[in-house]
Parts: sequence; structure tokens; C-alpha cells
Amino acid sequence: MANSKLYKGSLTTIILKLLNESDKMYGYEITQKVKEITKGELKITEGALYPALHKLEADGLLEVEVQKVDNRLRKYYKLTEKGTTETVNKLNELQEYIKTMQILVNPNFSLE
Amino acid sequence: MANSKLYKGSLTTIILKLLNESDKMYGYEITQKVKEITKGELKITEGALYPALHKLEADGLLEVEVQKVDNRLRKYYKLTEKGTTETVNKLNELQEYIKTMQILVNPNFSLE
DNA sequence: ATTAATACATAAGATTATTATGCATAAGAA
DNA sequence: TTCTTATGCATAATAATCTTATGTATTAAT
Repeated sequence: MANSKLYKGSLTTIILKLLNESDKMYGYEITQKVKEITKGELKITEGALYPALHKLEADGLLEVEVQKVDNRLRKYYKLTEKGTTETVNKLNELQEYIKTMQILVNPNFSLE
Repeated sequence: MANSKLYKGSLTTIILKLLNESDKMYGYEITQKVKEITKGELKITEGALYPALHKLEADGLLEVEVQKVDNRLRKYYKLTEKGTTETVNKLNELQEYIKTMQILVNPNFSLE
């Protein structure tokens, strides 16, 4: 999308949120889900997604379970307990961020 | 603030918006204004601000006017015509971004 | 038979920020 | 009067996060 720069920093939040909704997901599934939900507005690139998943796993927020479907590999990720806690934090931070940005961008902020 | 990562990419939008509100501003003034508006939530660091201002100027979105006040230097920035146009674009992009993120983060997105 | 879709991965490069440092003047506190 | 804080600019080193390009491999569709 046009404003992809703004997504910097929010990929992790998106991943955590999706995994919080559905019990477990694999990488490719996440890219498709995001494309579907945002109606093509946002496309998660693989070069961003996979390193992000690996980092979340390394940080103990996700655990992985490998499956073979149709002779093709799938790495299913699901939230750990720590990951679930962090999801709540990240979502709160996002709401705060949006609130702050709306104050900054609101045409009437200057006279409050 | 806690979630400063989420601000990646939005600094330019913030600068342009502030300059769109007030005719002209200098760097230090911008940092103070943002702190004030967001009640300390968001602090623009100098290491981010000054390079951003220089880039906006180099891109022809801002023009600069140097003044000396109390024997101290101030570099006043104001929007060029191109800058004003870009401000509108950036603000629209931000609104889109917020909308997209709210869809992704809304607890009911999955069944629409 | 070739292309698109599915599924993973990493490396090179770009962008954007934080942190640290530097210079300089003015105001306020100890 | 000396030291700290505030004002005002700037840049370099480092970190984080992304895009783009590339690579491997299987399956489905044209």
C-alpha cells in the first residue's frame, strides 16, 4: 500500500493479534489472512514476516509445531502464555498510539 | 513513551501537520509543542527531528529562514506549496493506516 | 510444459529511529 | 559565583524494522 512506512513497528502487533484470534497459524496463512481482512490494502512481505516470527519465537512469545501437509512443510505458530500477555500490552500500546496521533492530527488540537 | 516503535514513519507527518497549523516553527519549538499537545506522551528526539527537517527541506517541502533571537540561532521552517500538498497526502495516509489497523485489531473483524 | 500458487528462508540495502556526543548562549538555583 | 537546566542547533554510531531480491521445493492450473 501507499503508506507502508507507517506500518513499521506494527507487524509484531498484527501477528500477535491474529494468533490470539485463531488458535494457531502458519506464516503463509498469516500473509493471506491480512490481505483478506484489509482487502488488499496491506501486504505482509515474506522478508519481514519470517524474521519477525523467528524473533517472536526466540523471545518466547510463540511456540512452533511443524507439520507436513500435501508433502509441503508448514510451521504452525501459537501464542505461549507470555505471548498472550504481550498481545494485550501491544494492543493497548496501539490504541494509545492511535489516540495520540488523532490528537496531533485533529484540526482543533491547538486550542484545547 | 512506552511504544515509541509504533511512531516509526509518522514523524514527518507530525512535522508537516504542525507547520500546516502554525505559519512557521523552529526545531526546538516543534519538540516542545508535541510534548505539550500529547501531555508528555510523545517526545521528539533531536537526533530524529533535525535530520527529518533537513530531508524535508532537501525534498522541497519546507523552506528555511534563519533568525537570531536573544543572541541565539533559530531556524524557522515553513511549508512550501509542494509541502502543503504533501501534508494533505500524509494526513490521508495516516487516516487510512489508522482505519486499517483498527480493522485488524477489532475483535470482530474475523466474521465480516 | 510452463506459470502461478503454496511454503519456507536469508542476504543486501534502505529507512527511520535511539543514544551519545558536541558546541554555544541564557536563565535559574545553590 | 558556580553549577545545573533550558534553549537551540548538529552529527555520528548503533539498532530496529522494513523492502527487494534471491533461493529452494512442491502442487495446481493453464
